[in-house]
Amino acid sequence: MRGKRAMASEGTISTTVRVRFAPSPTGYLHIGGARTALYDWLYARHCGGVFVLRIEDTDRKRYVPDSVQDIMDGLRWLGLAWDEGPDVGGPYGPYVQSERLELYQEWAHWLVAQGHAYKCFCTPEELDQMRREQQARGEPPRYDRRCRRLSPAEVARREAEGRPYVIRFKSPLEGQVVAQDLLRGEVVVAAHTLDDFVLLKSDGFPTYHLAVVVDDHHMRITHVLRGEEWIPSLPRHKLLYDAFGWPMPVHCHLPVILDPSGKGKMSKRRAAQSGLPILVRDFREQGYLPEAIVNWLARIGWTPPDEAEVFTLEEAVRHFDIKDINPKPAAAPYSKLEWLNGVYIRALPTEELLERLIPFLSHDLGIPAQTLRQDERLRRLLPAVQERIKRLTEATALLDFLYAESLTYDPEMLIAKKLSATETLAALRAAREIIATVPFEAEALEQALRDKAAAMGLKAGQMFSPIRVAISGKKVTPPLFDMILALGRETTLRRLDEAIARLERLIATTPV
RNA sequence: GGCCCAUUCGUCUAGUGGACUAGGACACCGGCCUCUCAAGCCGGAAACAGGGGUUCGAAUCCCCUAUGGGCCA
Repeated sequence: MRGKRAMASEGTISTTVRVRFAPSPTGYLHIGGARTALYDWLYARHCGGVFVLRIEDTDRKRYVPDSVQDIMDGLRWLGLAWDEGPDVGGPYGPYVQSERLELYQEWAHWLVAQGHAYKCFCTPEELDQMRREQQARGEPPRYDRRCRRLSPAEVARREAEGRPYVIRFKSPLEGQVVAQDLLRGEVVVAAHTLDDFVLLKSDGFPTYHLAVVVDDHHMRITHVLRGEEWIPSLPRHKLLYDAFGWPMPVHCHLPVILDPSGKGKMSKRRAAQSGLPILVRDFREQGYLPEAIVNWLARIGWTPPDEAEVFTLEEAVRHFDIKDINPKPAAAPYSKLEWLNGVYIRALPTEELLERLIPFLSHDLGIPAQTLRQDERLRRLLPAVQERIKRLTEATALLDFLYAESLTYDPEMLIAKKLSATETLAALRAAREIIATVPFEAEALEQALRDKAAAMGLKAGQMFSPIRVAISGKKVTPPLFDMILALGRETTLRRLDEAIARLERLIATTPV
């Protein structure tokens, strides 16, 4: 009994899908990285597998100190939790490449010992000169493999002199390299187009090629889903797996996300120009919901079997399949995100919406979160606000009239469509009278104001519009009677009086 | 410049040889609803990059060209 179960679980372990997301800490988490992470995560979860986070920090020149934190915060905020990673650990750690240097060095030297790689003593100056000569001759610049032909004695001599060296891979001189991509089939390249690429730099740090292959193997990664920009290095990785004698994980290159114009990869600079968010933290600041972002990201390049536009993460996990990914690079459809975010906001329980809104309102209005949380007037207006906003940042403009000491607006705004200032003033005075005397509840007020408007020969809108501006200072607001009730009779009347005074002043100072 | 990848409405896409008069979504336009703005409902315009093949038949398969993108330099 016990033995049987153990066997079964062992069988499971050997076939467990393991997928990694391996960002470089060279900047904050951006939309392209998040999409790759999402697909990695979706595939791992779909297969009941393991999602690994690995930090590829071997490029020390481009290291941005707080980017690791930003990447982790961003992934967590999006709901993409990892099973193994730098902070949570795991059986195949450490999960930060700069902490695995001996491993790479060990395997690089192993390749040298096996005759698959060699030490190269060329100095930067030498390489530079070589490149210039090649260009002068009209040849493509490429390492000419001069150190590949060094005799063992010569290598030993230079080493004894303490000359620094890199380790280069011995690429095959002829033939073809064939690698598989799950989405595109065979990627074939002539071997002679590959040069003897560097595996280990002179400072002991690995290059991307060495580190990624060593780590994917040692971390038992079964599926590599990564950005399309890595397709050109796939043949090199194939060569490395063969040289190591390791089985190659399944590789699948995900289409890149393009700038909305479709004219190039999303870049920080371009996004800044258009004002569109590109960093995950930007989306957060601009009031997008993580569930909407994830839905949107998933739908760029992937369509669920039922072609649904709106779905939960759980549904995406259930249906996600690599075969359904569209390999075409796609322009980020921002207007679709705008719509989706509105859909998600409207679907939120009101109480939940309030919690998500509070940080934004508190910041914009300068009011403590606790005060806002207990504000009944805010709660009353919330359902109307929920219908009207597409982003959390938009709520302030609909609610700030509640908290204003006094309103600032152009008195001209008070004047209703197709009415003169004098006629508007009359309407406002009538409205003030009604609101002061009629029972203070929505239906009674509305009915009385409509009746009065009709009696004055006005359309309801011509009566409502000046009131709207008088109590909010704006032309676009939540429904009028929601505002009046939230504000209370006293404040409403005070603002109407103020509006009447402003209109009177306007009329008095306007030359006839 | 070299190598690689891709190519269906403005955008995201469905489509895997006949069910295509090419479907959906966003955006856009028009209408309804309406106290503003939204939301909602109804309707509209809008695409197989081009050229050759293969086939009885091609958005779908092959080749070329063009365009876009990626990587390297």
